[in-house]
Amino acid sequence: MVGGEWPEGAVMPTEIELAEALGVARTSVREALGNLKAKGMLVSRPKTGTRVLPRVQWNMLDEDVLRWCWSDQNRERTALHLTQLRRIVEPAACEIAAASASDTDIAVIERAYRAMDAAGTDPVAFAGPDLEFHRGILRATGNPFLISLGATIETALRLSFELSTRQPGAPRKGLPMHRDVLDAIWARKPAEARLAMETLLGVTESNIQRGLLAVAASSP
Amino acid sequence: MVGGEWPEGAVMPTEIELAEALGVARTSVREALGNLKAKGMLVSRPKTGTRVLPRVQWNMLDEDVLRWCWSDQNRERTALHLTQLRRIVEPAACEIAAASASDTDIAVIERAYRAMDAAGTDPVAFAGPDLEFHRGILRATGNPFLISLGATIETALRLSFELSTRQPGAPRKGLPMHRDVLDAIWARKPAEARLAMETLLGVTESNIQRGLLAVAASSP
DNA sequence: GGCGAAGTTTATGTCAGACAAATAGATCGG
DNA sequence: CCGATCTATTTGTCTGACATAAACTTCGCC
Repeated sequence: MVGGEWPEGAVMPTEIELAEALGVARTSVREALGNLKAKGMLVSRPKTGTRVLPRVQWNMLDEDVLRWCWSDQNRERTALHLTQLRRIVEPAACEIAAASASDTDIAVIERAYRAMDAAGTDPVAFAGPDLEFHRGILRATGNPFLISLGATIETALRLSFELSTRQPGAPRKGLPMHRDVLDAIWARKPAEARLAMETLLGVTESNIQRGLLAVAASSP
Repeated sequence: MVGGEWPEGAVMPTEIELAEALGVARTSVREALGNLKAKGMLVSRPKTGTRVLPRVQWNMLDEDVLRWCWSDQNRERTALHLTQLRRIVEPAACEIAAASASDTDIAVIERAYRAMDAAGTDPVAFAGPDLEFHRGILRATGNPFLISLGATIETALRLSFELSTRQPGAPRKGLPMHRDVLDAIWARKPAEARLAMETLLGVTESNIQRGLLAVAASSP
């Protein structure tokens, strides 16, 4: 799929031109363009053609858009904004989860924690359960909107894993803090749960910053 | 477009059947289905057909999905979850905006406030500037993810207006609190800005609850 | 009889070509 | 000089066919 060829505001080639340029039928081009329109990246009107909308109108919460912008834009700022979002949403979600999670919700989170523990220092094996841990907390809130934000946060986590593989063992150091979060939710202590998540995210943020520095150092 | 005919998990009719049932070409049906797939509502595989995914996988942050679920599901719970989301995001956004908004960002917010003031007690004239006010704050954070959440919050506001028209004058009572928010951002006082928004949203929430009660009373 | 491999059916996915609708820009008339 | 019309172009929709993939069936084999 197209991933950042034309600057914002530019008009794209006609569907027919795109079709023959890509060697596919116009139907398929239209399907792809329709997808991008649904994500707020394009708008098209008859005769005028299809234009790229300004970035502020793009739906950054969409997984695909986020991934594309990650490779495109300067990562540093994007990573900053993502952690900012996480530090807004996840502590609050923790607080709600501690107040109203069902036992099965908590069991899911606990299972994810145990899987993280079992993964040891292998960053790859660590990633999956970590994702499940954070997603489980959002699910435990019972709030569909927070749950939907899970897709964005999952992508954020996935991207930050990409950075933290450069610092083997770094994930493992976050394990006790995950434990604190779990315990606070288990004990139904909202305020503590919020605090534990805030602490965890603080460490995560500095990990990411170190990862970004490492990347910047290796490819200036 | 289709808006809640089949229960989650059900398999939908084939594209050809849908096409002739709706009196349109299969191309158009495919386009519509593709849209719903992009919103996480459907999944389709060859031979198996197209199935409705469980609601938890739907992208509730999408404007359309939210609107459909609003008319469909019991509103009370949806409204509760929406205000929960707003009380998480907007005070934090205010805090960030107060810390880092540009003068032009603030000017936009101020203009929106003035328009609200000028609208007097007319709920319809009040709605547009109110939307712009809250959206302006999100934009002022400079965080693309918070800005994207603006679409969700805008829909939430729009839906709550629908309720508050039953209590003429109620919007106007929120005006001084908007003023407090604006002043705090203007004065670059993040903590105060957060607090002012929390207060505002508290009032908004009780307005919505009263609106819901009114609806429940008029159509039990 | 049970079981695995091949064939059949049937749905989505893709293609190609044509027409309809809408509209920006050019042309013509007042 | 300005406004209405005309035209060209681009998206939007329709039609019909073929490719692909996967569930179901059937057949042959053990």
